Amino acid sequence: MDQPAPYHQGNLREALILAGMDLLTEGGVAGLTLRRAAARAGVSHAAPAHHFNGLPGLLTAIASRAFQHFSAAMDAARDAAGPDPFARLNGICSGYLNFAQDHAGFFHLMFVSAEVDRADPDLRQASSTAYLILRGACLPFAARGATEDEPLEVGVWSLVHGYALLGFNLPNGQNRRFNTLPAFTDLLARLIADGPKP
Amino acid sequence: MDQPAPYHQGNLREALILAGMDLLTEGGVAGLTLRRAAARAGVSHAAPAHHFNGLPGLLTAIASRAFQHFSAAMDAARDAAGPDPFARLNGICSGYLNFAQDHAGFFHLMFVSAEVDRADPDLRQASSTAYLILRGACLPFAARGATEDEPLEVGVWSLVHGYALLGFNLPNGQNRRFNTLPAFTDLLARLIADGPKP
DNA sequence: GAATAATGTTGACAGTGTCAAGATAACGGG
DNA sequence: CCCGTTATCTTGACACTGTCAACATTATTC
Repeated sequence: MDQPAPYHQGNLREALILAGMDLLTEGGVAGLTLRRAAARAGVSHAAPAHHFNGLPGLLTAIASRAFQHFSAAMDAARDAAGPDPFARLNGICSGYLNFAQDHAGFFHLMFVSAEVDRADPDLRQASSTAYLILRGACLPFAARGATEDEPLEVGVWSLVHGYALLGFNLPNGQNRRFNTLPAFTDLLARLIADGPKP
Repeated sequence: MDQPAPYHQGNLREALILAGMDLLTEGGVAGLTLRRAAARAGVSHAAPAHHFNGLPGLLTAIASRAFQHFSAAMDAARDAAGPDPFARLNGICSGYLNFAQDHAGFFHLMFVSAEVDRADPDLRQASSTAYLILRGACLPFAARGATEDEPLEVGVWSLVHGYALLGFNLPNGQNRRFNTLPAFTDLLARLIADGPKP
């Protein structure tokens, strides 16, 4: 006979995270709700409180997961770009921009939402990993670009981050398409300017 | 005798916008609520519906107002920077960064919030004005920086926008202070690279 | 001055996050 | 094996939100 289906979830925390990610993908940030995630996981509305510190806790957990996907996307784009240092950095940026475009909900949680706990250790670990990927690709150019207190990677990060966000809410109201990756590459080349250090 | 105090507000729409801006400044985006703005304007909770298209309408109106302040701040910073084209562009960027730091709530409404109606004519007018200010300061450098389909101003805008946002939510979790304006200037100089066209 | 429009109020509704109290399941020590 | 303890989940409530409909009041216009 079947074992009686367990009254409790096997791993409700995980189920809630996955349900929340689905909701986020389907309905954007507004579509992700503690009660809806609970319902989708087949559980009552107050169950999540035992696994997360309220809504911010769930959002933070999802943001950590999103950062892991983000890192994986940048890694893959870099590795597909071949050996040239600039091509690798540009590949990472294209992974960045594509992720921002294709997973706007995740991106919002990762970088924008004020409801995620930026001090959470898991989140810091995940975001730090992503940061190091970009930093690593900047290293070949660091000698020429570094200021005393503001390394080049901050400039690259700012450029790609701003470019991604303005893609969503362009101040003149016309969201542009992201067929402009070559154009971004030009901007990146201007910022890097001097090429890899000899 | 006094005229009897009007039962209706003299200009409730304006009063609601000002109350909303106060709430936004005091309590951030989470502190701004239709009902609270109505209460602060001394009016019942459903009154705003006659002046705005719901909460998005109020947020959109506030975003327009915020863009006007934003433009004024950039104008002032540019005019205080003297005649040199790079100094003027850099002044605008410093106005941009200072505004983002000092008015995070406005900035969020202007560029981030999904509840703002980006198609609103007033908002488009106000944001377009701001855009033209930055564009104008980029013009002296445009000949060298322009790509066919991606003008230099988009690069400058991306850089300063990303730099501003990463100042709030740095991916490694440590929000840096904005005493780094000189460092940003270095980045901007790298992007401009060739100097004003001869 | 009376009809009409603009402006506000009241009350209700569904939805949200959160909390307290109790029910149920799993686990561990005797 | 059984009982107490703990973790997990449910139920019910609360305050708060945006929005709507019905009604009251004021201003405007003919």
